[in-house]
Amino acid sequence: MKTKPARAATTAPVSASSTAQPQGCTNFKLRQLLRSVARLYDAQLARTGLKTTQYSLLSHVVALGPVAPKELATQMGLDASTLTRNLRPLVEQGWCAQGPGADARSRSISVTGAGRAKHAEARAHWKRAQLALNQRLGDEQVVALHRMIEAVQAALLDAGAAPATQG
Amino acid sequence: MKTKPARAATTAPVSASSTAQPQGCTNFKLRQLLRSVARLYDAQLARTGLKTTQYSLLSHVVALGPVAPKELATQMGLDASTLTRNLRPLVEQGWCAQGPGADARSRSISVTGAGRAKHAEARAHWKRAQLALNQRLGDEQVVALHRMIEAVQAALLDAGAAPATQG
DNA sequence: TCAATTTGCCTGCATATGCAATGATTGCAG
DNA sequence: CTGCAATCATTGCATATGCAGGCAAATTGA
Repeated sequence: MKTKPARAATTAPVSASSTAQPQGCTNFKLRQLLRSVARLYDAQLARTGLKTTQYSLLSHVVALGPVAPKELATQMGLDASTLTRNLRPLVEQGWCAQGPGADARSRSISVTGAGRAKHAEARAHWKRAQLALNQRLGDEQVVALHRMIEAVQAALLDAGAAPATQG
Repeated sequence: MKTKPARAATTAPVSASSTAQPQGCTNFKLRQLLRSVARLYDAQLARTGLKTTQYSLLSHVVALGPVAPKELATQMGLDASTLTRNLRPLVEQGWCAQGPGADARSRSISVTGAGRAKHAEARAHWKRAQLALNQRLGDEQVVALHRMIEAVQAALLDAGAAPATQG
């Protein structure tokens, strides 16, 4: 009963050609996949008191050094408001700090000592999740997945810049 | 400036072999991708007053006919509680209806006439998003993406059933 | 039939996310 | 210098999501 992958048919029958039309909603499939994968990472990171999203954010702050919110949001592909919110708990926990930015409108986000320590700790757990996934899928497939993701994002960036064939 | 894909280095340098170790957090990449794709679908569906998640849910109710929440949640890979919540607005809008289920604990979720109409309407918009994405990426790549997603999910299902190499 | 367990739905709590609107600041034109 | 537009962070509002806990009903065991 458990392994029955019966899937709702959200699309019509195929046209049958050399390359079949994609079946099912890409968005939905991605959502499902993300939930599965996120569960896996969350399970590992749970011990550290960090959510996967928080770990991502902390990692980026570590990597990008003192950085303005806008820049950070852009780098992470997040809405600025989402960044503001997600950042707050990290600041409250003392892992990140906000200082004045070059501009009085902006700020400078940086990681604290405690933040670095936390990140190092969490990184070990993150790695377990990452390696577990790699082992499940095989490095090759994971690499292929990453490549695919990047290709799609590249294509979508173009789409955003030049929306062709707009009905 | 827009096309600078600079990405934070959350992982260490490569080992350089036939198959390189996956770089970067798979979870994060997937999250980013989902956000991009979801934006695209949401933009199309916005006109219909449906969110993409609501459209997915409605589609599944249409496809699975009268169905118990548990079953629906399982099919969609959602937590039962999430399903309960997501379903409520659809019921309030009169697109779905809940009746008594075989079991007094359970229920029977079905689509109403208005729900079918709404779904048909939304489907056209959904299709635009789907086709737009297909056009951006090419059918082949989308099909490959779907295959990849399914392969990963299959692998994760095994993982869930038989968690090997658990540290 | 009664108690204990299991099953299934729902609610409370916490987080993630984006869009719209707000407030503050800067830049630019006049 | 003054006023208006652009920029940036934040807040308000709405959704999505999962886990833990609660409640009701079914199932099982005695």
